[in-house]
Amino acid sequence: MPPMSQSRPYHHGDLRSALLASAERTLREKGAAALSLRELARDIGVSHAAPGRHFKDKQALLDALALGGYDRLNRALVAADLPDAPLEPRLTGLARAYLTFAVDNPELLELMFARKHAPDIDTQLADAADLSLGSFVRLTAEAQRRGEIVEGDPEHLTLAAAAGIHGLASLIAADALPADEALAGLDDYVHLLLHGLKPR
Amino acid sequence: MPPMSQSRPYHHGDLRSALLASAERTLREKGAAALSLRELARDIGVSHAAPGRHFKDKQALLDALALGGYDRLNRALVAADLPDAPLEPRLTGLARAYLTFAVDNPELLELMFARKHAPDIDTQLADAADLSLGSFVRLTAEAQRRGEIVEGDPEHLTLAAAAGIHGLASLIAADALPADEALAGLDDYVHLLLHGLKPR
DNA sequence: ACCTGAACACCGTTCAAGT
DNA sequence: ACCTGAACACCGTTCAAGT
Repeated sequence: MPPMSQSRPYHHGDLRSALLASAERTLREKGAAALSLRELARDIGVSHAAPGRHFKDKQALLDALALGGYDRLNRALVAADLPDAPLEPRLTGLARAYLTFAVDNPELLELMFARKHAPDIDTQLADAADLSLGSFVRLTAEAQRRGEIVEGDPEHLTLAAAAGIHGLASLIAADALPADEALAGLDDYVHLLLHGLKPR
Repeated sequence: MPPMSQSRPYHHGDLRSALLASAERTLREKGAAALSLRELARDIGVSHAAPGRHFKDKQALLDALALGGYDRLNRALVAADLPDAPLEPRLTGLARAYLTFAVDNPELLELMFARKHAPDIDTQLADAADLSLGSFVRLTAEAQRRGEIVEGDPEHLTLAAAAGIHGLASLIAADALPADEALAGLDDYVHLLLHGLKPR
């Protein structure tokens, strides 16, 4: 621990983490548009130029937030995956974890999927997104191996399983779909995904 | 036609439309973040305070753009709907129209689904979104009446049919999914939606 | 290595005044 | 009714200088 002086210490100690934490709080409470580097600096008690030491510009901070979001989403999906469960509850579990993340972090999810990033960070974000998709890839691959889902290009099937869930998450994050309603109808939704809209 | 003076005429004539047109061009070319009222005014050749006459603030201009987007999306969906076609090609047609809109207007679609609008405009946007959903509502209602899709809450079924398509559109708009790939696989996707991931 | 303070070039918004 | 010009309070970013 660095010694704390009565007034503002010259070194913050861990300004980078403090900026990210404060930025995410602002994101959650007031939205991405209200995020100002100068205000963050004021809140933390540091000069307005200090953030520039840790993030080359505002976008770099947003990129870091987005990467952190993927990190947590990945962990949530991996934790929610039950590899030994039957297909339908297993897919429902993954879907529920994704929707729960959307409910808890709507603005962050929007940021994670906003394509305004620099080319180099874009590949990092794409890798992180692929990691999140990984849980769904594994599920479809194993289900296909067991003959529990139809034959065909595994990528197509993964997308078919995940696109709807992403759509629901995106609608929740956009406030276009009440979260409780989406979560309540999730079992039925996954059932339809597996069994189809046409009567059997 | 108002008389054109050699230099800037005092009245623009139709500044509101000019602002919207220029804003949408900027949105398309440089993204929403790069949109500045002062720059729009400069481009059009009007004082920086002039936009304030037509849009109470920047958000009001973005709201107008979003509403215009829904207008065009609605028309595209209605035009693409073939009420007498069999279920699967009919749904494919609607889906193709939606994805095409996403390909052609990625930033606008993002704006249409961004929930940063004032409460009163939010209901307008929600109404516009419901209108877009209307094509899917009619499709599922009629299909259900004919016994071509399973029984159940029509709202749930509409959502089940539309969520995946919205998810694909959102992934396209976010550059997370190559547009040509999504459009090429669309027939298969709709087939899976109707027939399910499980083998029959 | 990390931060400050001043400086620069931008913003959005408001408002008296002009036409 | 519609627009201007000045003014105000903010931004993000840079950079010499401080510790």
